[in-house]
Amino acid sequence: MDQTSPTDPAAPDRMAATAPASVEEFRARLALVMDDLPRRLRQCADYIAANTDRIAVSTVAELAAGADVPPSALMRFCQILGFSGFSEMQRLFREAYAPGWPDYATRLKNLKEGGAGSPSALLGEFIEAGRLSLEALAKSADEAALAQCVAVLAAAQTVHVIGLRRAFPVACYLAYVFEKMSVPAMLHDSVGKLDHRFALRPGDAVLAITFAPYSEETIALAQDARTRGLPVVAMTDQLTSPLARFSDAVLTVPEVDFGAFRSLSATIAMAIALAVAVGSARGE
Amino acid sequence: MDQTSPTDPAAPDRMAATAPASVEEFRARLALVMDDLPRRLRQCADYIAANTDRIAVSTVAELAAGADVPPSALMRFCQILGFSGFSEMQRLFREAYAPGWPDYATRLKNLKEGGAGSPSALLGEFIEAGRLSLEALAKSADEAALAQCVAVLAAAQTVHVIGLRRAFPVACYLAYVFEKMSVPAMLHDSVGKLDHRFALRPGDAVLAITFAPYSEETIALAQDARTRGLPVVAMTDQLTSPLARFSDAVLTVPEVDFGAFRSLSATIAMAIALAVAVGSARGE
DNA sequence: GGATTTTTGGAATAAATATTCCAAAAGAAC
DNA sequence: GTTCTTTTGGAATATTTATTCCAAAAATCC
Repeated sequence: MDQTSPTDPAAPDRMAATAPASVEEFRARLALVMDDLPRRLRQCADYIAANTDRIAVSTVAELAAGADVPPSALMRFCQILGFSGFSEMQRLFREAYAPGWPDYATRLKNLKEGGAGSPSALLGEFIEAGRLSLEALAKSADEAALAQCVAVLAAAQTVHVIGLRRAFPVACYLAYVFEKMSVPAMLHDSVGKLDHRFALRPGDAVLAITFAPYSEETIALAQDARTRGLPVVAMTDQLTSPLARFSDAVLTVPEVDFGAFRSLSATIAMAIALAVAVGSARGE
Repeated sequence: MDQTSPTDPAAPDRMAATAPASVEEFRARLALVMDDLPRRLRQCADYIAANTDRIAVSTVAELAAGADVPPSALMRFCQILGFSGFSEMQRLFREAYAPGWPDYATRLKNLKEGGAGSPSALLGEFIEAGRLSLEALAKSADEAALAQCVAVLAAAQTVHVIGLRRAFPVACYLAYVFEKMSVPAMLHDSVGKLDHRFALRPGDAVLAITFAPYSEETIALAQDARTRGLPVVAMTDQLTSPLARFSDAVLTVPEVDFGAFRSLSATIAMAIALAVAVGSARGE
């Protein structure tokens, strides 16, 4: 008896005493437990981590089938996480459940129904394109590549930013954020067709942005920098972009466009994150 | 007996034969039935209409309690809507719920958890800020104001675009889109501190963009145009913005920012929609 | 005001779902 | 290879939840 009491030091203490009270806590505990778990329970953890959102609307049997384990395994998994059982875990997610659609989707539909080609219909489409781009970025972002880009730029003396045509707004914003974060940066804007390639000094780095159809000047500057041994960071649409060949680190940004125009939402989100991260890294 | 057969023409045919197959159909049927329903069923209809989103994660008893009716009443209500019972109705909403978060929110959380201040955490935050901005724009966009802006700009000879500092990326992109759509436009970029205010000719219009803290030059140009009798269209954050005073039409764009930087997603979506709409209107 | 129809509430039942438990399998330790 | 521990799967059970049914209450009609 004494040896099986809850505080028995010999017992595997995988079973937490208290249930997570929020989705954040849930994730924290999941991450904690994740690493040393036997096979079946591991499957549960993986499946649940990837399908957290379905907990609120599924039964034990459904989730177990998805994870390809018997229901009892999933049951044990819930308990390891600290819940008394599946129902308690589900309650957490049912309460947190708040789909975006009650209002947003309806409203978007109304906008789009303003008549094809009407200003509000266009607005609806661009909002949608922006949202999809951001979601795609969230799903596809390569954290390692981002960290590498930050490292390269943080180590540079001066950051040379280049992006023309539709990438120009992004380049501008980058220059703005770099300035605010006190990062020495130069915007290569091609004003007056002046080419400032000799501003590139040893110790500097280039941040080049271009999307198909790739702009020649941007690629030329990147190539030039490369030849002179300066590191180049690229923001582009594909790993196969010509820019990627001259770059030391590549960030690909998915962007959904409607009609002929990019939403730029994802590109800008990535750009600010990059610039702010570089600014902080230098500050230290 | 013969009089109570399922096809009895005298029976109230409130009971639809086939169940709604989508959320839209569901709403349509609800609206249809809504009007002539006895008291308790009416309560069900009202409550369900206002809490559609909770169907997926509630039990009959919970919803019935919310509507303040006995469970059996809610049960009948489901059948009137054409479902075999509550479970069938719930299935519809549980399945429809897939697109909301499919994987995105999970992934976003992971990004943010990369450690406070890490590049990927920042990216997660900016993605979120962008998404919230777009949703807010969808909800708040004023279609009439947008249409009015389009009308004003479509009637202009040349569109003068001005936006500095953080609004500059937006101004650039507008200039780019106008060019692609063959709309005569001039970007006032303040390069060399050159002031091109005399480029404003009768028949032209100004499109000014600025957010708090409002940039002086932008307001000055708008004011100048106004004095000379040219129409001014404003993109800004508040109806109380100083820009609004000199403008004939105002577009307010909600933008959520994270830290010191705006996501610009909503602003850009609005800008492209505006420019494309103006382009089309002129083409006709 | 009585007859007829409709609506209602709740008790009874059916079905689905969660949860436990234990014998068997797998794995680790010796 | 044997023993001991951990993990597993599924059958048995408990619990919750949905659904039906019918008598009582309202409402409607004559």
